[in-house]
Amino acid sequence: MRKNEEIAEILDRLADALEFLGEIPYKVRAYRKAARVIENYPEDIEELYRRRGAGGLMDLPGVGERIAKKIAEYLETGRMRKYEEVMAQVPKDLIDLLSVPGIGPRTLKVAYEKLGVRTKEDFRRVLEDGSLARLPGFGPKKVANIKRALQLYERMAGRIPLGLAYPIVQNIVGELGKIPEVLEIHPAGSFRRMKETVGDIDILACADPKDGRKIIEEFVSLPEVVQVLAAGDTKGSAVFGKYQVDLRVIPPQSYGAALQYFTGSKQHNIHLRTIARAKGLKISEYGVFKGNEKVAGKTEEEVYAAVGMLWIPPELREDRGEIEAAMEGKLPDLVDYGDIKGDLHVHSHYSDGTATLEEIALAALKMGYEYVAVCDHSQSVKYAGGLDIDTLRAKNREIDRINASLKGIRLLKGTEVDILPDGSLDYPDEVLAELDFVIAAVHTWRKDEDVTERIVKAMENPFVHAIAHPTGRLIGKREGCRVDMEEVVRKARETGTFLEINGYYERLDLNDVNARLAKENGVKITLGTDTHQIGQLWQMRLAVGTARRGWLEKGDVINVLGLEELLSVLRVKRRECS
DNA sequence: GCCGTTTTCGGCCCGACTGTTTTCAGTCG
Repeated sequence: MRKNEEIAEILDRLADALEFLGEIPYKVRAYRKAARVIENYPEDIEELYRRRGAGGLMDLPGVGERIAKKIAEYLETGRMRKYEEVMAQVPKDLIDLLSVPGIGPRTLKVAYEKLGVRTKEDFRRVLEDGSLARLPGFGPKKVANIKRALQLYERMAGRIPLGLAYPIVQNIVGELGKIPEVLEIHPAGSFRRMKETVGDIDILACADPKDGRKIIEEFVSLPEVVQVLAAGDTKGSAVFGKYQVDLRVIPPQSYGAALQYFTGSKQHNIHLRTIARAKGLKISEYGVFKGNEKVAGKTEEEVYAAVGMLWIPPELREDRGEIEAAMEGKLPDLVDYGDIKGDLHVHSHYSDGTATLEEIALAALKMGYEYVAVCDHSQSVKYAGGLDIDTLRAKNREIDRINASLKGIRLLKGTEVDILPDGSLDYPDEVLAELDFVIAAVHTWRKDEDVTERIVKAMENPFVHAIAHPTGRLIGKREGCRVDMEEVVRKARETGTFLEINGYYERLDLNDVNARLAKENGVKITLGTDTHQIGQLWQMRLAVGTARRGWLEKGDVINVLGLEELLSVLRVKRRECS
């Protein structure tokens, strides 16, 4: 396994522990920064170290002499004394709670010292029995807020954000696909449906049953496996990092039926089986049967055809009308990843991203894109390095230089301009007019504030092409702000403004439901990854998955346009408003 | 702990919100 994730995790846990112990925040931040850099470093950090030693590590931004030494120690010995030393001083179970938004190091420290809290259980107890609320600095409202945050967090526990499952699944499918005995291999379950969070990861391999044991053996021997839970002839179960993955080996004659069955959703399958029953058929994971006769099962297409309908793309299988549409031959012709010609939301090092403009352009070229909109934050977003007007213009000049020198890829001058509390924008119109692509976003809102009016006002500006991540939700961390999505969609249509599906794995905002609402009201969608490091551009897959779950077709998505067509579409609103 | 046309010390993103206080600590983005 690549050591990068492993080391990043250690540095993160070290940062958590130091934060709990009251270390100066800058030191904590230094560890976290190093963790991010290492996690996102495209090459194997061990390889870098073997080749160039600790000096090579120190070339990474944010990794200095001390951290390089600790990493070297870990790579050489498998241990890091500093880490062990620090972890011995903290209640490990308790500091996991630092990842719950609203619970910080001081809260845990006080509970630890004044109330003897040592575990998550203890912490829950002092929340419930009122003892935390009685401490100085705490009160009923604060405790109620912590409780709510903890509930949201726990509801997520066990479910994996799709974007975290994605690389794990890709890797397993890629590795096992190389085994000659594996005829086909597919992820199933909510992962295949591209649901925003995934329960457990299910993978199906198609093979002759006699090869089952060998395939399962290979599966549980993959280097990323930290624990083997089961390994039989047809099913294996193992823990990859923090997540459980099940592999089933299915014979070719029932592979389609099994894939259909294990993909779900449950509601979809129930509905499908009800229809089959009415036709005197029975669907199981082994096939479609008429009496004792098997009439289908090799492929999913066969299974759906046997009950009189077209094959239904997995992303639609939520029993939201797809079965009726399939029977009437009216399934949408969904947008495909291969249709996408560019990314319309990427950050560079000018604001809070890490990549240079040139790195972004080259990475996009490699992905086969025609364009990328570099949308850095605007001036008042201080915490994310928002650009003042002079810097924005300097960046625009650099974009011109790069565009002049690179063929086949065009960087678009963009901004993710903040929608201020009064709904006005963070740059004046004459500055926005200098840009190719303007996406506007609300980043901060007062508690319980309804931001609909702010977004509506922003859409009335002729220079705003799109609204970024309209609800602001963060999967498993934060509910979105209050926003009347129907009103936003109505206004988007009226003003010719696009809405974004943000593919950043914690956002996926618009979500599937809102994306479909937009489509049904004739609002066009932009896809953006909100990439902050080059290694995040792949999240376009998540954006497309969400679009497909929202029934979006090619014609609904701006990113399928070629460069010239895109530029002309981006001029429409400005022209109509002038 | 990192880093350097403020360069080997002394900054490091910092303003706003919330809930608790009565001038501030904790947390967030």
